[in-house]
Amino acid sequence: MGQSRTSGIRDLILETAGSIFMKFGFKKTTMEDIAKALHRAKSSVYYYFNSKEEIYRDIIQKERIEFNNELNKVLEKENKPENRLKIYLTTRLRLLRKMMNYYSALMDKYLENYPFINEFRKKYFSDEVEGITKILKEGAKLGIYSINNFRQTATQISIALKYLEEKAVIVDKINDIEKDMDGLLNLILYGIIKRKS
Amino acid sequence: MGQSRTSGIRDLILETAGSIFMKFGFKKTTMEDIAKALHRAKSSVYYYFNSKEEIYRDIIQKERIEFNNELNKVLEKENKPENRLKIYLTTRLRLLRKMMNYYSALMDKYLENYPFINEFRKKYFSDEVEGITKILKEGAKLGIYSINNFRQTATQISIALKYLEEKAVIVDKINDIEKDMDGLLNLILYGIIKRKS
DNA sequence: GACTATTTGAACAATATAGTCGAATTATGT
DNA sequence: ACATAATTCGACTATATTGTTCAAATAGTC
Repeated sequence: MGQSRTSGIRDLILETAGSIFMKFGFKKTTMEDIAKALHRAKSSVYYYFNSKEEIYRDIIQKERIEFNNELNKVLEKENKPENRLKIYLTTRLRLLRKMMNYYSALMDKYLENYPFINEFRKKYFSDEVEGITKILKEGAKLGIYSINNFRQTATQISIALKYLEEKAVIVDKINDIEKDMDGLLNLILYGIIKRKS
Repeated sequence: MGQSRTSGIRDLILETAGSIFMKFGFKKTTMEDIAKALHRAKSSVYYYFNSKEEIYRDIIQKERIEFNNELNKVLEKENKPENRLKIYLTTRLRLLRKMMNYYSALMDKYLENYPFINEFRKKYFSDEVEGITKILKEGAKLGIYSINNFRQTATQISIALKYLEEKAVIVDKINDIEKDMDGLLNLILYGIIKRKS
């Protein structure tokens, strides 16, 4: 098989399937849908991928990498340590909204039975905790934050964030959610930041 | 059965199902989806409706009525006869975009096999031809248009419109389509309107 | 023309789905 | 409290859909 050499079509499939998954989600998207969008027979898609799940996996993984890259790129630009957490959180929200496939894989109630999704969730979650931990440690080193257990605090922030985003999906009012985000951020910061006394 | 008396729930079902149909279309929406959104068992929905098709039918019919009402309301306000055709067409486009269920029932390629959809298409089409015919006749009576066969001209306009809207769905750029709409409108009008000579 | 890469339609097993039905539950009137 | 009607539910079935496989057809390369 030539899956590895003619990867141009592979990418085309990923791209096309990606937009369909984005619209209908994993379950409601059929191989027929994907094939039709590519103007090919259903079985042709199987020449490049072994399963629907594999396609979805690849898309999400791709987006995960892109997601982390973009996030780091933005963070590198921001060098004021007291702003980094805020930048991290707001950028993350913005990126998640953009990468809807990834987003729905993390959130969608429909998907929570699929075991392969849970793997991604774990990876994502540990990525996030790691990222926040790093920022907190930097802040602490510079004397901005006073934190005992970095990883624990990062985990808590990550959990709070998850609820906030879930709410964002349901309510879908960006304005409200950004206000909430600010509130949460202040709460965290003023509970964390060293008092001047 | 109390379907007729407790019609409050019937309406609730229609409303809920409407938003799901809007998102996923007729085929991809399952009775389970609808029931879950209502926090009820699937069989409970069947207490109020005999089939998925019946629900869809009712929604579309409701929207058809609402659609015609709103269109007429707007038209009644506009009393300058030379603007009425333009108002009719642009309002129609705006309303169609708002009432997506109705819209997709008219357009969606997926649905074109379902016979009940074709009935609606016919009804809608004859409504439209009727509406345009009326406007053309009024205009002719006032000496603005010079038309031989009203119904035939109305039919042609209606067909042209359909193509334009189909393009609007695919391209999805409202600006472009409104420009095209203007162009078509000018074409029709300057082919129709009496020359001052 | 031999050989490989790609595409395809048909077939199939597994799953999902629309719709049914009787029983359970809740609401209503007396 | 009771009877009766309205509503909800879970289990079931027949059917349709869908993921996946495979052998054959087609296109492409040397």
